[in-house]
Amino acid sequence: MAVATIRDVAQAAGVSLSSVSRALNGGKHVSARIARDVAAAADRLGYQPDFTARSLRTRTSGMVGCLVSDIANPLNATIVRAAEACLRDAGYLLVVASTANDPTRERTAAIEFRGRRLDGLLVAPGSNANAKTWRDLGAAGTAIVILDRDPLEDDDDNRWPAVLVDHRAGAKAATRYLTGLGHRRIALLTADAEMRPSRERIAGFREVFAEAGIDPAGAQLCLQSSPMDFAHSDALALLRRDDRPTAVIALGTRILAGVLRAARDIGLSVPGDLSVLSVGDTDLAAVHTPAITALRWSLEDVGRAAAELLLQRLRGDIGRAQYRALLPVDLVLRDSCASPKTN
Amino acid sequence: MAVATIRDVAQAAGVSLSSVSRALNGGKHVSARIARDVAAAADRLGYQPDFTARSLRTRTSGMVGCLVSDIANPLNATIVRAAEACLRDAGYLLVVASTANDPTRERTAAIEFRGRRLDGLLVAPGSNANAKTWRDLGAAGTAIVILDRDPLEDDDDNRWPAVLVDHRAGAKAATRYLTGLGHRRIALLTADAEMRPSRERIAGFREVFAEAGIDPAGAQLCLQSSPMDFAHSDALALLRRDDRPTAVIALGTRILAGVLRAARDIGLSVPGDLSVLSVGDTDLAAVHTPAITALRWSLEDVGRAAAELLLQRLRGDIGRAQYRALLPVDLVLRDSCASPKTN
DNA sequence: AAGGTTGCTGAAAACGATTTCAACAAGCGG
DNA sequence: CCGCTTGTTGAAATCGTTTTCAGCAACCTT
Repeated sequence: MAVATIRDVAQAAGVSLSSVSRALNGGKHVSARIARDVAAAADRLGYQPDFTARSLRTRTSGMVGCLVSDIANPLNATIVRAAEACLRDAGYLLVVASTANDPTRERTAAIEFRGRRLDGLLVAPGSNANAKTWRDLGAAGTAIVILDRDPLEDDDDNRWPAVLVDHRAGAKAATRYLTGLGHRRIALLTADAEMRPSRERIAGFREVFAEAGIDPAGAQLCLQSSPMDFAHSDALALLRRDDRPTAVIALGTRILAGVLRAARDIGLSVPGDLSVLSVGDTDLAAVHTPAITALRWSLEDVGRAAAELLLQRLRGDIGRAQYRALLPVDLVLRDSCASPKTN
Repeated sequence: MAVATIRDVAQAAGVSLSSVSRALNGGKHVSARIARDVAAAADRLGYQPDFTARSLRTRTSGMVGCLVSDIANPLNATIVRAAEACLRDAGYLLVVASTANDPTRERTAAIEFRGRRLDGLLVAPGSNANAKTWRDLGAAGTAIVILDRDPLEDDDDNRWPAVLVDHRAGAKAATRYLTGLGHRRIALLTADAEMRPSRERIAGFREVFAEAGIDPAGAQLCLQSSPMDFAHSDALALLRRDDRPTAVIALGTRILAGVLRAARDIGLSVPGDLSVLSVGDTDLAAVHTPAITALRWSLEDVGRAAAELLLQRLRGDIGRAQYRALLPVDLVLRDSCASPKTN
């Protein structure tokens, strides 16, 4: 016998299977004597319940899935780590999958998750192509929490739980800071403009230009053409233009690397010739010389909040369950931004 | 009825449960007619098998666990991503857990995994405290692959599958490069010296000193005292000494950040006053000014090789199964190393 | 044409837990 | 002392699948 089953424990304790089950699951309706005997027998046999069997009966797997575009991206990885720690403390296991922003892989993974009867799902959809999939999954009983993406809204009574970061406020603070330094031509390098979080950031960026009455032509939006080269070639093209911006906001750490490399290649000094501001703080931003001014929010908090939101649903206190967590963004001032040269 | 079961399919197709099961599992002993009818019925009902029930019967879960110290560390995260992609293609799900190098959490997670009947485990043990746990798990039928750590050796016939990176050769190449430039006082900053991979690197480092007949007193080994500050304070202390090294090898990317910050704080220029070499290549090393010379190996390959090794076991071709994969390390020459000033 | 082999089929037994239900004992009020 | 409630117990059903086994028909060999 490889591993002890509940049957063995019952036999060893001299009671019935049902009593063992009750005793082990903190049960009511168990006498002190049986509780003691069962605990002793279970301990002696090194009994460990079989989650597979339990799942089959209870129709819950004790597992939660996490679907992000790329688990190797430090931003995602940090969120995953925090969520995993929370969930594990609550007795859940975390299953991960990377989608590479491919809607098909996203859908396939979701279906796979459903087959495995995962209880919950943390997901950062790469597009809104799979809205129906999420809805079906939710209807089938899976608790879903959206990670910093545009949540689907069915109607007022049926909102989707989501953890959101206040990128709009962050972008406004950053833009105000740069316009305050005197910048009038600011470029926004981004991989995407359609969805959260980029859309929110762009909106905040534009709001400030409008509020301050600055010529909106100075607000340059650069969509990254090739997602694979870390924005390097796009940044090169941008910085070689005659009317090149005096400041660049890099929407994403992979993009920051491309911008910095491009500036170095062309021989532009930061912040003398070009101010650089990173959206998202990493080792690279903090350690680079000069240190890069950055927008920062707590990825740990995102992961933790997502796990908490999900656990609320899984525990079934839907009544008082929150739907939204909105996390703040800070502007970390460092040395990569200065007033533009007057020329 | 929320979701269709095999029973519903059987009824819809007008055959027995067993026939459906056989038909669906690519079975022999199924007539063409039944195969067709079952496929049609399953398709029409949107049938998806319940892995929970299947697991209970077949005693395999179709899931693989991954246990690393910190899944948010880009090195681990990249490995995990590659492994996950491989495993998913083979129909397995990947469950992750971070151990924070705490042997207790490591053991707890392993036990949890066993309760969930995970089929396999990719693990980078933080110490050899849990050797017995791994052995028990292996004996209970879990396929285990070790990730770039010292594998346990039971005896010649019972070796543990492992994916190893040739850190010793890498360290030798790096050290030879630095001694070739004229360095005689080289510091090795590391968080750990007992285990792979650090131990291998240190060994390689020392070998070169011995071979070249260089005064071994110049080979300074600095163990990071506080693991949380990215080696910053240790690097500061080291660089302030009168006999400070002319070159530093940072064994790990978190350590590289600390070294670079310390050099900047003190006002040492790289590579003028100090040569810096990173073990492990990241955005930070590639983009920093000056760009940091680094040892690089393919994390994708590590993850992929680990998944392949594991899949071999899971498929049961133990006969011709490999035990070891040894992956090469490259020295990427950049701008952070130069000959020391003569003084 | 008898006997044997093959190939397909469905009934039923697992897998290991939870949960329902009925039986039973004890305690209590009338 | 009877009936009723309360609390504990174990037998048995259940979750959805795979797998064993026996039955049966068809085909082949002699």
